[in-house]
Amino acid sequence: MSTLASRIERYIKDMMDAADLNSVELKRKDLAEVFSCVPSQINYVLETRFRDEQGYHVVSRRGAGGCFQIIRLEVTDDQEMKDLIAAVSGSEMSFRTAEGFLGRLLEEGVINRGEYMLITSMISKEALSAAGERQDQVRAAMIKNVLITLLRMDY
Amino acid sequence: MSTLASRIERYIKDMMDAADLNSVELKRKDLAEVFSCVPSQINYVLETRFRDEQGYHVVSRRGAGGCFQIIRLEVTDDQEMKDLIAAVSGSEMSFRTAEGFLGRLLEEGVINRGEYMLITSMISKEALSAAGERQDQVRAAMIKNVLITLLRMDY
DNA sequence: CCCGGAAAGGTCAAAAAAAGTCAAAAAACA
DNA sequence: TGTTTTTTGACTTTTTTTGACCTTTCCGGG
Repeated sequence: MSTLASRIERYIKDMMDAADLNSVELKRKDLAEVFSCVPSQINYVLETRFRDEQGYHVVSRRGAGGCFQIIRLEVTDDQEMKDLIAAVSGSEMSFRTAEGFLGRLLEEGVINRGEYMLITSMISKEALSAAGERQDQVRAAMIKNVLITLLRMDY
Repeated sequence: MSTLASRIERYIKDMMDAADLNSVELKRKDLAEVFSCVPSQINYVLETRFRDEQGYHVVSRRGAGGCFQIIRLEVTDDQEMKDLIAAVSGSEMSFRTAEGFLGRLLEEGVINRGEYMLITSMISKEALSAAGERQDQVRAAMIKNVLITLLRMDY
């Protein structure tokens, strides 16, 4: 018998495949009820099986009417992209490095000139000065979110 | 099922769109009756979905015959955009406020859906968590920078 | 003219309805 | 047996919903 966590993982992935969708919206409480487990078990599944580096992205809303959405990024088979996201997760990035990276994305046509300018203005030293010595960490987290968003956008 | 608050929001916006008007006049009590909820629920909707930075302005009259009016604001030229930047750029900004403001720029076509998603992802709590206490200051600076860039890009 | 009641809308805080965090306990594994 | 993964539950945070009480305005009678 597989673990509960794996069965929940399978359930969610099957659900997406069946509906031929790259995203599902679920209620944590309902799902916990289906598997008669504590709600926090669901968080464990999300944290261990649906991480960004694994090609999934989760967004959620708390409060009355809250729920969460699991989005399958169009890279589940693109190891290079996964590695890139993993590399930038929880790391640091200077402005120069980030700028160079964005420049490559621009050259490759992943982003256009306007997007390049917007992103650059937001990761500039000026914009992030209030973050003090944690500036490079914030910048890395921002770049990671940009990558995920780009993956979500092009489909 | 979406929340009551969201359904009321949609109802009001649809109403404006349908009539192709930039303002509607409503009675709090009537609206509450339509959705069979307490009247103060309407205030909650106005406070969370129709704030100035979200591009709406609400005026109301109490007393017998009282009612409220929701006016949709629009940015029509460069100067208004500049005024908006001035009005919105404080030294701190919560994610909620920023999101509301960006939603407005999206509704008005100042930015497109992709730009909205990119910017939102970069100012999210997740992206800025490393900034800790100073998160709201960083966000304010980022918003200011991005607005200036949009202006330079001659929207 | 003044007053009091009725007919609005406003405020604020508590309750309810979600989801998130974290660390201890249990189970599986090597 | 020691380590890693999974499971559980107590506590936290966020968002929405509700209700009791407050304020403003209008109108009619004295």
